[in-house]
Amino acid sequence: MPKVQRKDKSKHQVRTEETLGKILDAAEAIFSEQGFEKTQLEEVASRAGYTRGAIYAHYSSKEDLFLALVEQRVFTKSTIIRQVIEAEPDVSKRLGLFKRWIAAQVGDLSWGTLMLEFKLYALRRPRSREKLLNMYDLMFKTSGNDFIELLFGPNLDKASRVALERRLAIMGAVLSAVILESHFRPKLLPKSHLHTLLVELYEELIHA
Amino acid sequence: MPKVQRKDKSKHQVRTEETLGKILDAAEAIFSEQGFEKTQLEEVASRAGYTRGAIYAHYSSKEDLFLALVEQRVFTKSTIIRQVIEAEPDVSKRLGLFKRWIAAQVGDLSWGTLMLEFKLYALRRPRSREKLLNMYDLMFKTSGNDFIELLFGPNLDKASRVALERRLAIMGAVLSAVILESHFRPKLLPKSHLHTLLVELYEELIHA
Amino acid sequence: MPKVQRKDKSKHQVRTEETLGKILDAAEAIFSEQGFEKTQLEEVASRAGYTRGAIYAHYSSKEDLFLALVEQRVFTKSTIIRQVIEAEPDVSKRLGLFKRWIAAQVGDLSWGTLMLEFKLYALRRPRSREKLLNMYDLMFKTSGNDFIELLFGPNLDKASRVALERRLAIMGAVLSAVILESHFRPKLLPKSHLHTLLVELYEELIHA
Amino acid sequence: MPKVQRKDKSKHQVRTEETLGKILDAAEAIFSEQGFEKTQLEEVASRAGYTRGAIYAHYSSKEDLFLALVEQRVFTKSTIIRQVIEAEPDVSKRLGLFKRWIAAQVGDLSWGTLMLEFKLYALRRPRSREKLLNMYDLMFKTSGNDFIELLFGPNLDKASRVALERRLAIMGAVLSAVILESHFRPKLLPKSHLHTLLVELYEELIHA
DNA sequence: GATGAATGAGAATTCATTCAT
DNA sequence: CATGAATGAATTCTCATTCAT
Repeated sequence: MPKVQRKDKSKHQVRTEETLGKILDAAEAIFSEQGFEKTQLEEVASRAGYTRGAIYAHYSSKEDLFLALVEQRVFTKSTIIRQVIEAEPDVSKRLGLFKRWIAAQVGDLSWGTLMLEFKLYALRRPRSREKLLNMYDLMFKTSGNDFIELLFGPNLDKASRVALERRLAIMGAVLSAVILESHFRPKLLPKSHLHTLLVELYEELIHA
Repeated sequence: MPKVQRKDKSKHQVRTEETLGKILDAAEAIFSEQGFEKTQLEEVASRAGYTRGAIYAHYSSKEDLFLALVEQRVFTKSTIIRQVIEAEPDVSKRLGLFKRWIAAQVGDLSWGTLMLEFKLYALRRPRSREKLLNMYDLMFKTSGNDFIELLFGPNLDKASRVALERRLAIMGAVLSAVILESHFRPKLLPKSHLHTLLVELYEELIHA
Repeated sequence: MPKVQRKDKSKHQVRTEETLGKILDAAEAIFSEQGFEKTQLEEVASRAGYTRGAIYAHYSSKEDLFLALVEQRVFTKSTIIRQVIEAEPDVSKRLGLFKRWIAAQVGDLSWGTLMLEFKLYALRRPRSREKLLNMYDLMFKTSGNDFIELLFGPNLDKASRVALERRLAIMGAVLSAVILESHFRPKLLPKSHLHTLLVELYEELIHA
Repeated sequence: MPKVQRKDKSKHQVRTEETLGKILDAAEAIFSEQGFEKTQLEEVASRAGYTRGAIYAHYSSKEDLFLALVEQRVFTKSTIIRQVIEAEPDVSKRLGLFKRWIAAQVGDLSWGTLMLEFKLYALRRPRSREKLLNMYDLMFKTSGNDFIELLFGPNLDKASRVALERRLAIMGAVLSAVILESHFRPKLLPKSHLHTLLVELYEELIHA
């Protein structure tokens, strides 16, 4: 989770943030391209313009970097869409916004493979599973500010809530899967089609 | 120089087939549990009841084993469902059979993660991509006997064919994704629900 | 040392001898091409037209094969030159014969590298050194039939004998070295020159 | 990003040079004792006082280390004798200096076997042959400063030059061979005799 | 005698990680 | 903060050798 940043950052802080930014960008590229196991910190570091040691100055291990990356990206993504949604005062239009945003994610291969990688990672290391689930929750409820409520209003009964949560979860999974599938069958599944298809699935899953 | 050794050869063959079977079973378990990179052939071998060398006597590398495994499993799965479908003379009932079979795959975690692993593998090693696509084709058209035709009859126009192929591809991807998702969010996504959900998605995607 | 062979060989014996011959030929080629360590018995066997097991049916180990090969080849070479020399009744012409034979060895790369390989082998495995020296001796004195005596007559005093032995040893070493050198500097050291050069060195070393 | 770190860098450099020196010394000992194939980097490393990883931090492979070693040693040897020769202003005395230096090499078993090993290595891996030849040239002509010229003066016709080069090449080969031979037949070929013998061969080959 | 399967002891190489600077 | 050297554990792959047939 990003640290609390005072407004008047010292020069040191600025540099550190720059460094962290570069490292995370490099890490995203390499992790999603190569997967967790195959990723070499050496490559991440050099892509960021540093040496391995620089990574260790900020993260305690490869795993730590990976989890920090996922956390940061999940946080960023969810913050963005939340802001977009909150900016729309007409609650009835919010779902439409959300739908378009979901479909737009098709273009983000890094995101799709990073999520997939993370889920596999969690699946294979049961100890991290809890941490993962917490991050997932982060995506929907942050700081007590509920995401589903934001979209569907406050008057949902428990059962409907759970059902929606379930369907949103599926939607996320489907998103990753579809992105992945389109990337090695680009001719059969061009992005234009995917967009339509995701909207269709979304309507089936969430609106219905 | 090979002598005439019919009886020995046959015994050898039997032994080899047994060995291959055990190795592939072990490989499936470990590869889908741990992923390609993390899998140690040592573990595969010992689970199969052999030593590493035995694997190398039959497969030239870890990659070779992995690809052979995927190939064999894809072939087996597709053969089974094909036979089930062909056994149903009433073509109008075939889609229903297929739907139920798809939904039943939810129970096969190995299959889901193995496919996912393979797709990621292919994505990351472009050289294998072609091989993958060939295997995919195997699943739908085998020995000139077209799978889509089997399900939808021979009178499809080109456009419908492509659309169906596309949707079947998506269905496969969604299947893997959903299986994966359910496995680290077991409470939110119990198998009973998945089954319903997959049927629903199937109807939306294929029947519509 | 080749076994005593009866004149009426059984079919079995004939086949075994054929096999041994093929294996040794293959072994010579591979050992001198690749060196002892790099040589794979698999390659030797397949070149001979068999599988590894066939080698083990006749030799107890890689080392055993290697030593048997050297032994056999040394024995053969020395037998040949001995016969050539013995066939010349005029003792004063024998040295000339020998000289020409030595120089002619330039063409036999296998021989040169095999000898080199063997010497290095012996150097590195002190336990075999004695065996090596015995084989060397074989080359010059076999079954009480002295090689130096053959060349220089029976009336040599001890000191001259030793001096000659020394010089013959050097000659052998120089031969291997020159063959080797010519093989990666073929332009600087074409075989035609080597022949002249070896004759020159021979005269300096032996005749002087 | 590299900071200005003059002092550190210098310390790093010093440390690196020390390490390289130790590794090369160890490598020389082991490679010439065991040969390229049998040499284990583990042994080299531990003899140098490090672990295998330290070698890989400086050389990319066993082959790389081996070639670097040969290169460095050839360079060193040739530099030394060159300096000795250049220090003698009387050109007519230079050949004598050279002769004594050559003969003195008898004592350097490492050198002899290392060279032999390298030649065999080059013979067996044609790709290295060119590199070898370049190193050889290094030994005789360095930075435009010709070794043969140094010894025989500048007024040689082309033919004589080539002839001398040829004979120097042979001399080098003979040196290695004789050193090797003396080492497993120490009684027949004690070093004292070798010295005399090499001088004799030298005079025959070079002075003649 | 010869094959093919399987063993098992390595060996090189890789790379996350630590540490002095 | 960042570097570069060195560690050391892990891991794939090789291959001589054994053994049942």
